[in-house]
Amino acid sequence: MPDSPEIKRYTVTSALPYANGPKHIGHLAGAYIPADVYVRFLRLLKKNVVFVCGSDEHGTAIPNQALKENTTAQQIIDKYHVLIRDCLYKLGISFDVYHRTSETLHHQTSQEFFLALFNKGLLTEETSEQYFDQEANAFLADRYIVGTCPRCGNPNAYGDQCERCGSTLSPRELINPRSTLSGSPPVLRPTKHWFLPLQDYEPWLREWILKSHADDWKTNVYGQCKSWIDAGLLPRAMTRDLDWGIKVPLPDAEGKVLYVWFDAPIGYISATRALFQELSDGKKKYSSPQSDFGKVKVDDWKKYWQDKDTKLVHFVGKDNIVFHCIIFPVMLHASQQFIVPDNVPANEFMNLEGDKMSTSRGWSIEMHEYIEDFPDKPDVLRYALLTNLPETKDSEFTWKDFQSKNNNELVAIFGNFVNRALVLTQNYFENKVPPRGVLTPVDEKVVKEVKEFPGRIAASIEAYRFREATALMIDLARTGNKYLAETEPWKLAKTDMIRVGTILNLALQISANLAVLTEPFLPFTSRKLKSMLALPDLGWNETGSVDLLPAGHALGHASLLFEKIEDSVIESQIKKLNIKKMEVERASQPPKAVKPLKPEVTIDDFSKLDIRIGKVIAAEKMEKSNKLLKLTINSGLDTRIILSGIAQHYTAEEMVGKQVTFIANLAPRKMMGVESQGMILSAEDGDGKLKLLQPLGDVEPGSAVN
RNA sequence: GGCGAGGUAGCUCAGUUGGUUAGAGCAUCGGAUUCAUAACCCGAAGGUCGGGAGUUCAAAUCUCCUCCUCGCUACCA
Repeated sequence: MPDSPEIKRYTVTSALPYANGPKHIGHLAGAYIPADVYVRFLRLLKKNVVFVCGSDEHGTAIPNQALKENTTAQQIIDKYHVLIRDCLYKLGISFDVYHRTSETLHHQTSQEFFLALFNKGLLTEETSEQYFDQEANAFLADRYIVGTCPRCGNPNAYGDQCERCGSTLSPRELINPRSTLSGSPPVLRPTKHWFLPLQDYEPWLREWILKSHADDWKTNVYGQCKSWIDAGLLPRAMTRDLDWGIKVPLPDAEGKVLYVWFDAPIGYISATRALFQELSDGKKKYSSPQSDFGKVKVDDWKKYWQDKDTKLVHFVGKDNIVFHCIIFPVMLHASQQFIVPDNVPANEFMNLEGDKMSTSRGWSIEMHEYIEDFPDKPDVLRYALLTNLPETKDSEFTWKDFQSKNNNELVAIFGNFVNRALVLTQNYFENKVPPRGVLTPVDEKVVKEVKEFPGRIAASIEAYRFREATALMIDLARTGNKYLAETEPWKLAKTDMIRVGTILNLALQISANLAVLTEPFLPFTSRKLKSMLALPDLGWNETGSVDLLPAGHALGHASLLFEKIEDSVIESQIKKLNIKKMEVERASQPPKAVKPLKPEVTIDDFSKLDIRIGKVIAAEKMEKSNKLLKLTINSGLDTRIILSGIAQHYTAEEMVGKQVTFIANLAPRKMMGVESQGMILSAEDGDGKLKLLQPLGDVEPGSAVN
């Protein structure tokens, strides 16, 4: 829906990239490209807009990455801040400012924010027991505690997650926990933290999101929020025991820092502050203002965050919904000074060639990799992502699709149309815009269509439907091709040059409209096309007209807007992707842990065990268990039930009829309410994969194993 | 386990509040054309809208059940 006139300015944010590694094209599709299209569009409408972003540089994962790369946290953030920032700019993301959360200004802003809440009594204090490493003299973040996974027995599970079975853990669940800092077992020690009582804001959240944004927020975002609110909100700790981050600005908070999700979104505010500071003192360290802000004062950032007539929009991926829709808005609302977002048009995820994108698994196209391989094609990537944004559900990027979008749409429709118009003008009118004669019904029709395009594209962008907007943009070029096919000026050139002039004039006017209207989507191409047409910078409201180029106007030098991408290029990218994945897999393969030898036993010990071969007569999955199969075994002696934790490795169906080796005289044991009369033997490798132990040939059930 | 979002043509995706024959692009096939990067333009074919039941004059759309995918499930960035 179109914005009401009382909106005086816009604050647009893209999720702060976390500076612990490179960022891939999925991030780009999620939070950066849509935001950039939106902002460029607003600028063309001459709206007052700031577009802010920056590096998110705190949290436990940064020092963690430093350990991995054998360097310091500072070096990690310095490295990735520059890498990510440069990539985003090279892909045309037009931030007015790209700040970083390690900057003093941000530390100040965050501490002020925290204190403002604290001083109003809006934060609660709570003391709880946390693991503490006595040797290293530090509280341990979840990631720094390893121990045995209570679910799968992996001896190297992390405090937050077991990477073998994938279950989410809390440090207290680990068996035999030990600190990764010193290797010693940690002790529980009381620690005080400050909490944001989210539950106090539930009525407000219900009113604000569930009632007033029921119609204009995306269903995925709305649903996610509703789910959180309905589940019941709890106080959330806003501080951590950690030495990397922003110090908690209180006297009794030694060794404590602000929770990274408390300070990161404040980074948007700090970035805006930095922009206005730099605009007012003329130094440009983090800012690169994309529009003229006129004469400003240092405090003018406040208008963009505190004035009711400012519209705030956060572009994020779906993993960030809760922070941008619940926690940060509660912080903003609680402060009683700040406005809350008007919308959070979160995108879903983009998959790659049939699998989830993941930098750590090597299954990704990192921004810098793309830029290295296609340095002159930022717009092709923008287009390929835009036409397939995960707006309503997860979407899929394939190199083949990338190629076909380039070859069939950018080259064949857009580039080709412009080229046709320009080449014909060169051939017949010495590269000058010919005058228009009398318009025929075909001409009138195309003029009418051109007139409607800007409004249609604008409506799509305003509704955050960027994929649709992009399709409309290319449709304008299609309209141009159709017009040329219908009027066939190359045939008329032999008989009626006046008519040819009229047609080419209109074809050039369409090209000029394209030059302006493509700017939000394909900024580099737009610039190139403007120079080919010698077209001055125009605003969005000047488009839709067929008088952008006056008759007699001398055109610039024509060149091709896009070039075809050959099959070989695509094939080598796919190959590269697979090679990278294999390399990462190989590098991350921990040396296979072979279990240490157990203490020696005598033959008597061994002979106590009665090991037999049995045959599975029936098998079924245990309800409510993801690991147990209930097997009915013909043991030769009897028919018995044995429960076996192999459901993740064998299905019930395939077990039926199989020979199994089992311990026949093991004391029965009840699991999930069913008694198991024995134990099935299997071999387990270092990855936790199980393989059943079977005799090499068929033997009678009940045969003993010696 | 609970919750959220999805499952629509070979592929990638649209389908606003239930309403004619369910759409687009690509791929396929046919036609036309040569100004243009063998590009463009016209047309055809292609779907029991995950499966089942129900409400209704009418269901891709609403209700219930069921299967599959992704995400969230809170000191996790």
